[in-house]
Amino acid sequence: MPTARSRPTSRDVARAAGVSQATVSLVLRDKWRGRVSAATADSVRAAARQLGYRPNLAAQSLRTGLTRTALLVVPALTNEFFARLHTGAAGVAAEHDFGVVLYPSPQGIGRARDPFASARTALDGVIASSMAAEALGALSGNGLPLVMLDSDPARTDSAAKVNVDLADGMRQTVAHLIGLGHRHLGHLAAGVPSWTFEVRSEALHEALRPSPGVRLQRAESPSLSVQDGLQAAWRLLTAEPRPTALICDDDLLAAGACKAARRLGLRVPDDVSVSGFDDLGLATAVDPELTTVRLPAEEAGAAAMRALLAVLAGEAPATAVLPVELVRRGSTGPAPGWI
Amino acid sequence: MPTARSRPTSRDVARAAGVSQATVSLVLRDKWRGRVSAATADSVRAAARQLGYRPNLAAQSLRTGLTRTALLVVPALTNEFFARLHTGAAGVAAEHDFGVVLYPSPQGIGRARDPFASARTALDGVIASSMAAEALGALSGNGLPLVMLDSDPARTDSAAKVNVDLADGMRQTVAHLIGLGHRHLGHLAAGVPSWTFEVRSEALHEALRPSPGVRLQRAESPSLSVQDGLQAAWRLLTAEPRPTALICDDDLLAAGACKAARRLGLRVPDDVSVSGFDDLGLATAVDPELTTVRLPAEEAGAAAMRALLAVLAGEAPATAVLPVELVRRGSTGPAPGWI
DNA sequence: TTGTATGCGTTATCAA
DNA sequence: TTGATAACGCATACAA
Repeated sequence: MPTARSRPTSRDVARAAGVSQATVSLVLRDKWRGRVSAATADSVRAAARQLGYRPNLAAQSLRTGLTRTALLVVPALTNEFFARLHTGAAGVAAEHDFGVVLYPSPQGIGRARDPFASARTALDGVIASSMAAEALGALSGNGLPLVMLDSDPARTDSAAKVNVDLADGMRQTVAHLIGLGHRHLGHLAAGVPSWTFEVRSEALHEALRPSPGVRLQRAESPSLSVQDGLQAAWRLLTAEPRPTALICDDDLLAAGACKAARRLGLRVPDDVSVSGFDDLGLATAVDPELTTVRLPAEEAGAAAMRALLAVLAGEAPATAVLPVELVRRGSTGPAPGWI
Repeated sequence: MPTARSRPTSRDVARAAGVSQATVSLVLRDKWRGRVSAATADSVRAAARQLGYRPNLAAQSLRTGLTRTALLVVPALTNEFFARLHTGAAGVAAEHDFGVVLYPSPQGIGRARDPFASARTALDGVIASSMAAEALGALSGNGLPLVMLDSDPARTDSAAKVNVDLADGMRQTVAHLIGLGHRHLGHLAAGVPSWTFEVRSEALHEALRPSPGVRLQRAESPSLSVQDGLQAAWRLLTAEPRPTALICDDDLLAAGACKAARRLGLRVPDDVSVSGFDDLGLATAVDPELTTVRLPAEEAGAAAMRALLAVLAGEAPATAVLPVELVRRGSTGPAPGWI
């Protein structure tokens, strides 16, 4: 009786079932229709289960050239939005026996590594957020199937695209605020060079076009952080005349805006309304809770993974746009003096 | 001139350098001391760089039985603490050409795969948070090197352990509050069955022992969420007599406590002080900012990865305890009536 | 100091 | 309907 058995191989299964190794492979990969008798197939499966057989992934991958692994390129997982993106992508991946590996953000200390040099696993494809700008260079021309998240739909490359309808989110926000009587808006914009923020600005101007009486001011936050948001909001709120509502590109910025308002002795939403984008956990952690455009992060991640699987299956790259929804909460209210 | 070259193999490098494939392997794996001349080594490296050679990981792994991949088992990446844990672990891993793959959270949508189904061939080791309780069963007895994060140091298994000094964090919190004149504390505890929360309770009682005059009440939040924290805090704050300070097991709970206070018409910190654990981004996003025990999440992840590498290198499993620090911010202040 | 040969576990092409 | 057998790309014992 053997004591320290090593992991059973397909040969062990073959031996146990009294068949050849090739038959085992056929049966277990479910490609035995009309090639192997149902009886032998059953006995192979029984033997495999009996022995607790698991295929060796390295061997499988070496032989097929496929890894069932996708790379997800995002700026930082500590931003909840990207963590949720990952959750969605990993969920769909798991359903298809795929794995998701993350490109470690280079914005931390240390030089940026080439994601393909050090990616631990060989990859079958890449899902990249447009916000991970610094990695996009390495991405181009490496021949891997690519799905872009939140990138300019006008880009005419061969990548599949998954977007969220940011323009509609901005429209909903503007309609909400104008309906509350606001006629002087501040745009707290993220000064991050990425399409996802450019489109917010464009959509805001577009949404304001039918309302020429509405005034718009703008301030940029150099990063997506509460602290920088606070400072940019401060500039907006100390300008004369002061906006009665601040539209922020992101919930973190909105949280910073609320802090700025309070430090200036302004009440939210009585003196100034604040809206955000994302609907992170943060949005309901602060007081008052944030009115914000809920972006379907998990769904976007899931859609991106599905798009990648489709491309891998030979389908033509497509572009999907996911709907968004304005969530009205306590941080927005009627404009001061509005009946 | 070849057009669609496939990825160069070590044989291509050998051919280009005019040596055998074995020599390439020796040189590139840096095991050529006294086996290959410096000149040939150089020419091999030059050829490899020239061709852009990258070793095929599947082949490497198949041959060596090693994967240079660690599994990180955490409850959810959408909790910033675990996202930071991952960041720290992935950073150290990358320095050692290791990868980190995440255990797909079973609480998400879609069925969770058994991460250990092919683990024996896909993984070299496991890093597991004690909070990922549901996965611990599968972990035991699978023979993989294991590093436990935030687990009972008294557990006498063969796992290496990395802990943060939660007991000291609790001591610092209690000292801070007692120094501010608080004599009636509320403990907003996480009702999550995990050592990391049990030790908070124990340490709190321990820290209070030298101060028999201090009264302690307790409420449990069924989950780590702002909403549940709010409800548990509500119970604490509507009890008679009412605690003047709430010690929360976590920043999310603390944020909920602040909301509860405000809804009850209580000011933070004038009427009630609130402290948390973790020092998430949330802590400085809310107003007032949270006094909280900063847990070195990245460092813990990094330490865990280092511990795993040490075990893999044959060292005996050790236990590390990382120091923590109370960060005093606006959510705590003198007890009402304290001079 | 360098080259040859072998096998890791799998899938896929054949021949039986 | 099944079974030999040949790669996949690499690392290493051994021969030269």
